[in-house]
Amino acid sequence: MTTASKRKTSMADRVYEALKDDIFEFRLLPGDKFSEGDVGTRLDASRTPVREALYRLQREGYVEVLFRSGWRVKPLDFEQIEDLYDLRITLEKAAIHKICELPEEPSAIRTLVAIWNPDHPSERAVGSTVRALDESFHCDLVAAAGNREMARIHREISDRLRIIRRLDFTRNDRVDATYKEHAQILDAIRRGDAQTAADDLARHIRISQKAVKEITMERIREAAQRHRQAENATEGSPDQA
Amino acid sequence: MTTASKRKTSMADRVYEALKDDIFEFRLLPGDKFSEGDVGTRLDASRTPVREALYRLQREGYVEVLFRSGWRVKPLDFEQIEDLYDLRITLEKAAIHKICELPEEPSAIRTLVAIWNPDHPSERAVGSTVRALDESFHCDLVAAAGNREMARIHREISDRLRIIRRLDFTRNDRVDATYKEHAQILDAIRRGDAQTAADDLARHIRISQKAVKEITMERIREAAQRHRQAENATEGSPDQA
DNA sequence: GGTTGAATACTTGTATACTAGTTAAATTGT
DNA sequence: ACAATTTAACTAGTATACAAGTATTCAACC
Repeated sequence: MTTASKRKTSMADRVYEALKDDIFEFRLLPGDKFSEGDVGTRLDASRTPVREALYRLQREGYVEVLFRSGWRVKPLDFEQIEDLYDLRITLEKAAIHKICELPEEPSAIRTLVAIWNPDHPSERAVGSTVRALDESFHCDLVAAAGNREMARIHREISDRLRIIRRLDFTRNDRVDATYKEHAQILDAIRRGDAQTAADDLARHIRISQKAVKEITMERIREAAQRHRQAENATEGSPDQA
Repeated sequence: MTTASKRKTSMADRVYEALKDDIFEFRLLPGDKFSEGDVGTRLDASRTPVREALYRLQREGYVEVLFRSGWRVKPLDFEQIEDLYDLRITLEKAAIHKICELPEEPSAIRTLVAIWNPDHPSERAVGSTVRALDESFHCDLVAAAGNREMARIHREISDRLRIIRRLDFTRNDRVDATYKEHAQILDAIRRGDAQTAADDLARHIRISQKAVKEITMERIREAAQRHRQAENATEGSPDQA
């Protein structure tokens, strides 16, 4: 049953998700090379859906194809990440201004206020779920502005940044700060003070950006270390000429 | 010589360009259905590169696939176009603010000033080239802000809007206005007056947006008319029961 | 040891064969 | 004449075969 179409999700989708996960979980490290055949064998699929998945990941900036010479996981480009964060801030600030100019407050805002109200600290989730909550806070904020294309692009950027943002809430002080900052932003929005909200939001993102950058670099060093050790372990004894 | 790889451009690229052109030139109308096989036969390519091109066009929002039931040119969604214009304005305004905050004026600005200086009306190009010039004005402006991701997204949006923006400069008054408005924006930027520049730019885009919308709707009606006539011509004599 | 070069194993790009699902026409029963 | 049902043609999804270019290996040579 090689032709395992699960009715709903296509083979190409499954390969896409699997590869994306490999990249996100650092099983495929930035710089790693691999071939379409490898992936196909590993995930029990033919090259056709593998290619489709790879081209999709290429367009999203995760991998690149070397003409007739295999594929490579794109190295993390910190300058690019800076740019993505910058763009994220631009979009979210614009969204805030739009929301404040709306004739009436979107219902989504009230929902967010309920979630991020610091008066209900008992409902605070732990690290792993806070990450998802934080991402959806920013996504929902942009969505509330009512521009679907802006929301789409913002989601694309969030996807691209998730690989490093997920390392944020590993410390409790970041969780606490996030709750306070989100509540602050929402409060300014409800007062209609777009300028203050936008400034608070920009500061909020910059802080998380800085925290995450340090952790990421450390993690990559660790992963590379493990990688090298695993390689050495498979070799009988390294040549030393 | 079915396997006509021209060394530099792949078959998939050629198919992609050809299809995009078909859509832009209204040879494929919004709503038209077609199959991978059709395209392959018409462009003398196998289904594999055709599929790659189609999936690319799908991701860019020009076509959609109906499960095991063919492809369709996505109908023009005017709400989406409004959103794209809106997003374009957001990005370009942000770019202007960034440029004005830069320590020194980017050289690209001086280049633009030279091109769009109304004191040199002799160099004004005619309609078709002005369209390309206008697009590159806005792209260069964003690029000058120095955020490559922002420039990339802006280019993507410009691509998406080109199909209708190309109908702008069909009247001389729009050409004249464009020159004046661009010069005005650049002037404000050079004075460091980001607010004025941003406002002028937003107005400039809105004007062109409105002009283009009317022309587009008319053109689509015309194309649909021609389409119907061609269909009727091929039929011997329509059944009338 | 160091360099060159041909053979070879891999790689992606493309074509084609086959499968599963959809659609619309043809056929049949009433 | 019409509705329901069968069937045949057509569709994209997938697997595989082949072509064309790339990287690597390894032996021959200096």
